[in-house]
Amino acid sequence: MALDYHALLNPSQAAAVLQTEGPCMIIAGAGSGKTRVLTYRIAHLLEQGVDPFNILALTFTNKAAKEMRARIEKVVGPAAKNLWMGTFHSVFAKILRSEADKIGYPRSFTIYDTQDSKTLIGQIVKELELDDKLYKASTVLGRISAAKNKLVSVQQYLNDPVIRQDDEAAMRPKIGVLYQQYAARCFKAGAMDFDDLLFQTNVLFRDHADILNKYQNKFRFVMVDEYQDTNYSQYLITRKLAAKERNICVVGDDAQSIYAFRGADISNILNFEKDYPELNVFKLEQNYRSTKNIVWAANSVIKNNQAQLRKDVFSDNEDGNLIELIKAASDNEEGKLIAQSIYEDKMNQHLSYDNFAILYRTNAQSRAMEEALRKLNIRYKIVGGLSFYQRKEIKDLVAYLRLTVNPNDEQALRRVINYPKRGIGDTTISKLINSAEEANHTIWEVVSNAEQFLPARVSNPVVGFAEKIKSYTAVAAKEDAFEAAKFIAKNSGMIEELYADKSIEGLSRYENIQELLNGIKEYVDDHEREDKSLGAFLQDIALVTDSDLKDAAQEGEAVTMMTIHSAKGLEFRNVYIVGMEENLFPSQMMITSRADLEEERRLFYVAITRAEKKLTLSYATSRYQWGNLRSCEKSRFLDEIDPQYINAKFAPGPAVGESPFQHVFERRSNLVATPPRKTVATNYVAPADFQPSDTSNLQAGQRVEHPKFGFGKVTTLEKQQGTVKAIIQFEEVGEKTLLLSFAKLRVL
DNA sequence: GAGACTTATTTTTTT
DNA sequence: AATAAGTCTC
Repeated sequence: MALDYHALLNPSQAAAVLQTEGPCMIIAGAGSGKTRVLTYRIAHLLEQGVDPFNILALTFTNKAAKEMRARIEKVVGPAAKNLWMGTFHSVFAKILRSEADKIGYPRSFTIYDTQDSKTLIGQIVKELELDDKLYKASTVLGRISAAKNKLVSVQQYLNDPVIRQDDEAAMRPKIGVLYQQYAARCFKAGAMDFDDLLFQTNVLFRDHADILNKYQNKFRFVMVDEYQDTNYSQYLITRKLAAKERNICVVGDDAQSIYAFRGADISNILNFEKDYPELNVFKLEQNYRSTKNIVWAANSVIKNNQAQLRKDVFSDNEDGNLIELIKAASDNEEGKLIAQSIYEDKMNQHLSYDNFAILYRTNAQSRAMEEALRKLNIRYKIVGGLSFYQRKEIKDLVAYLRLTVNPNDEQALRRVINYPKRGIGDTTISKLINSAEEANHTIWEVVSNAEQFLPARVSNPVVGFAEKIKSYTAVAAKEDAFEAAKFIAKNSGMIEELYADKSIEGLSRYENIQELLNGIKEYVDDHEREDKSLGAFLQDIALVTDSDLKDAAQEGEAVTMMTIHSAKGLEFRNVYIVGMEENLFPSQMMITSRADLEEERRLFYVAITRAEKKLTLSYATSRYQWGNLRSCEKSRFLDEIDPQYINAKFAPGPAVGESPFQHVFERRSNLVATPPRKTVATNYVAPADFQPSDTSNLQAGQRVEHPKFGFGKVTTLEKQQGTVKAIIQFEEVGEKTLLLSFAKLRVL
């Protein structure tokens, strides 16, 4: 059955889908059906008889890849399973997993996360006795990362006069040496950082023509989504892969380029035509997602940018609501107003909480929003922030697993060599490292032969530790990831240690370990998975982000909260962009150069265009920063929106008796990876026939019932400007402050 | 070597 | 405000 693409797609979409041969660039405005085009383009290739194994589709997030695969599967069936699809990092990590030995790495190489990298750099800075104020790990890693993304090797870095001058001007002449040491240590540990996954892929393809040739023949059709966010390293990989067949199709929108800080180079999209003069260009300009007002407002913002491709995004949808603008006196009040607005819209328009998203510039802004939503009993989920895999206890167990697969993994070794406590102190560890340096051994070689380097009294626990790891490696060689991990968790003493801790945090850590084990179980139970080894699992989770994770843990309707960066590619009916203030959005660090400010403006453009029907912007005139109150000005971006699309509705100033200092801080529960479910821990279950009473005459002292909090007694009522706050002492959850106009209470 | 206590640092975004 | 890192006792 052939698909009728002209019926399914508009003319420019269909043209892009049908152009399968040769280089092709699709400039896709926000909401213009880009995913749809990519999906049908791949479907069309398959329909033409192209083998799915010969198609490589690179996406920006794992989630995007997963979604696209699901959509293609709906159209073409199970053949979609065999497509090569994923992020640059995950696809090339997979390739390196089978080719790493060609460039001197073990196939079971470890992937260092950012924290590992920073810790290692910190250690090197210390060892070289450099000033750790000047050589901050994040700064140094930033320089190294930028170099790798431009494929500047250690040698080139050390020899390049311009780089030398830059570093000297910044008073940091030793960065080149740090890069050298860092790269050497990673190599010795059999570890690659995120940038290495791409850098080393380039090395592999550069030095091994036969392997490049193999993958050129394999990937006869290459597709790259979000091409505006690729860096030089990624660009070169795709160019090399496509050099033979020249069947490369890139999709992007220069107006949505928001990852320059990570090395993304917008000239990749602007110069694409130079590499492929025979290029076919398609423009998708009709926005199907948003109302006219939202599209117009977005256009009025982005036109303030100088550097961009000409493009006219338009919408045939209804005009829709004007954009709401909310001014608040403080970050807490901002949260309160947003929460109230969400509640009202949900009720008035009969929407589910899934229809709402709150977007912010920085993760730290989520806190005030969380508190406000919780007070109105609005369920929410937070995407990003502290990910599951960044929790201490998870990193500890993962470190054991990493060490099992790759005993040279220095960062993992340091993490668990003395956890649980086995009497190996800092002095001993330093001695081990020094011995390794002196004898040019890996740390593992020294650790596993500790008796040769240390007196027996201190070497005994080290030898014992090495024996444990060896036994784990033996187990992992025969068992699947789950059996191995279970054994290691028990045998290492971690389970016991955490189980003994009966505090709330301790309980939560224990549960998190169980959750990780469950995750591994699910991983090995996947019937389509070929490689169920511990090594494969570790590779997978090293590249999983929190936003990828949350999907699986779908748990009922909830408002979504995330940074604008994580919101890329998503859409919601009603969107709130909060914290529209100078020095926050645009960020303070982005206002000094035109290029940075333009990136910030593109970020705002991305945020606006996430909204389908209703967009609300808000700012606060004061805000807590690092624990103290600061006053804020509204963002310059607000003035860039053509005022005819805005409806400014200002909230009354701070109510009497409510200073911005008054904020109830509720300690966040660490019980679960996803906070909303268990934030209110109660055994109480509301009766099915729960009916809220009229509470307009509520008096202090009355007993009430609440659908979530259970039974309680009203202690105080505070009336202010038409709203009434009730402070209620609940039997199970303690004191809560509720707004009577929103709280569902039954008077007993 | 281990635990308690003090201090410095952080918040820009992510694979 | 919250965490990591450093310092000080036992």
